[in-house]
Amino acid sequence: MCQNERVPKVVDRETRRGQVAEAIHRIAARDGLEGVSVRLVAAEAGLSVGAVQREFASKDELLRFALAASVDEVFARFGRFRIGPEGLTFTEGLRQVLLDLLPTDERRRAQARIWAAFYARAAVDPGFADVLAELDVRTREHLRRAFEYAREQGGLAPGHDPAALAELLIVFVDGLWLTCARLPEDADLAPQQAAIESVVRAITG
Amino acid sequence: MCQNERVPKVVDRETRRGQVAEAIHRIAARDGLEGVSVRLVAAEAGLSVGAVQREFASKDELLRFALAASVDEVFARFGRFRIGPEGLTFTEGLRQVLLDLLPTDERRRAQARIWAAFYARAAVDPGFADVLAELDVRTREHLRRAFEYAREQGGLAPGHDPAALAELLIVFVDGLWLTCARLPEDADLAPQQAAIESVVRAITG
DNA sequence: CGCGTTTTGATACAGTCGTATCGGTACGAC
DNA sequence: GTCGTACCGATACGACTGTATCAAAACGCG
Repeated sequence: MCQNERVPKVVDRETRRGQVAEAIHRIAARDGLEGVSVRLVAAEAGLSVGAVQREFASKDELLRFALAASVDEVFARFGRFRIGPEGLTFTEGLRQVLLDLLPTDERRRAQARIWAAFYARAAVDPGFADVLAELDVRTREHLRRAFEYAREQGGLAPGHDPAALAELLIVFVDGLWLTCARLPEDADLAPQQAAIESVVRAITG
Repeated sequence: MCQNERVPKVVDRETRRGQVAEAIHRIAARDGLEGVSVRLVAAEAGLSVGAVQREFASKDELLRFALAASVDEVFARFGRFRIGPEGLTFTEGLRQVLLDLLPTDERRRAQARIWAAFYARAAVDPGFADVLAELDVRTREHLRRAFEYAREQGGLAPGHDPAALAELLIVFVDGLWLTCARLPEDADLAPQQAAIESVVRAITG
């Protein structure tokens, strides 16, 4: 009777994993990845320690799942802005994506903090670095298409290598995102907005 | 006999604090800030736990001292490149400072990892964020002078607000530095070099 | 209903953490 | 020399950590 896995249970598992990832994100946004313990995650998710243990074999797997969830969320956020003939112009899409990164509400601020924590972890743990490296690959692929479109439309700064501009953008986004993570809640975002305007102009010419 | 503090002892303290900071940096570069424990720091510095405790009242003070030491080191590194009439041109100085950030040796790689760890900590601990915010202030002041010099020499991109360009540069440096922290040891740095060339051209016009 | 299988949450375990304590030791003053 | 003080390193403490174990409950199925 066990040769086919019970479907409803699988759904439960999936949703539960999501709950756990949410809990990790809440804790990490509050106390950093250092503050994430199995007991705390279980309590935050309203589960017992055992339940969390059954879902994830180790804490490492736990955190890796949370990182993957975060990556997907950020990628989905970027994907909301559609650049192309039937969507935004390249310049406007670029500007909106970058402005959307700014920590204008608590949700964004929390996400930036989580991101900073995972970045630090990736610096000393290849398993996490790989996840981010794969994100880089995906991002480059998307950017390549967007920049190709921009070039066709003549919306790219003349005399610049498009690939190099794309790399500039990737680095800039990382910096913007991580800078925002450490800004106080009531910080004036004007400098960052000015930097965004500058980078948009530098890329679109 | 104790109304004047004993001078030689003070010197010892200073050097010992330096040893401890070095030890923290080594551990943080290897395992991240999460791997830093008082016992490990003491062992790495060749001291007893008590000795470290006498030097630093708490672990927080310990880490804060290490961060301050790291900030000073990075600032000193930037200061090595002198831009001005009797030094480098703005363009060349800018390029060299940025290229110098790339993780071309183990020391630089370690520093980038430490920096990533402190960034993450600053995202959830205002005490650390303040140290970095003060660094921002100092950096802006230096950049203001350098950009002023560049403007006088006509070496700044026309039509751009110098202050906005400076903010762009700050964000870019953060991103470059932190991106490098998670690159594998044998990573090809060509994309980052290309991004640097692009940003130099974008700023200097 | 009753049985077999899973799932559950509590608890145990061994270890590490930051910090406090404390007897021994070295050293300067007289 | 002897005293007093400041420093030293070891060790103790309680609170955590991640993980393993296990009786009890819940559930599906004949």
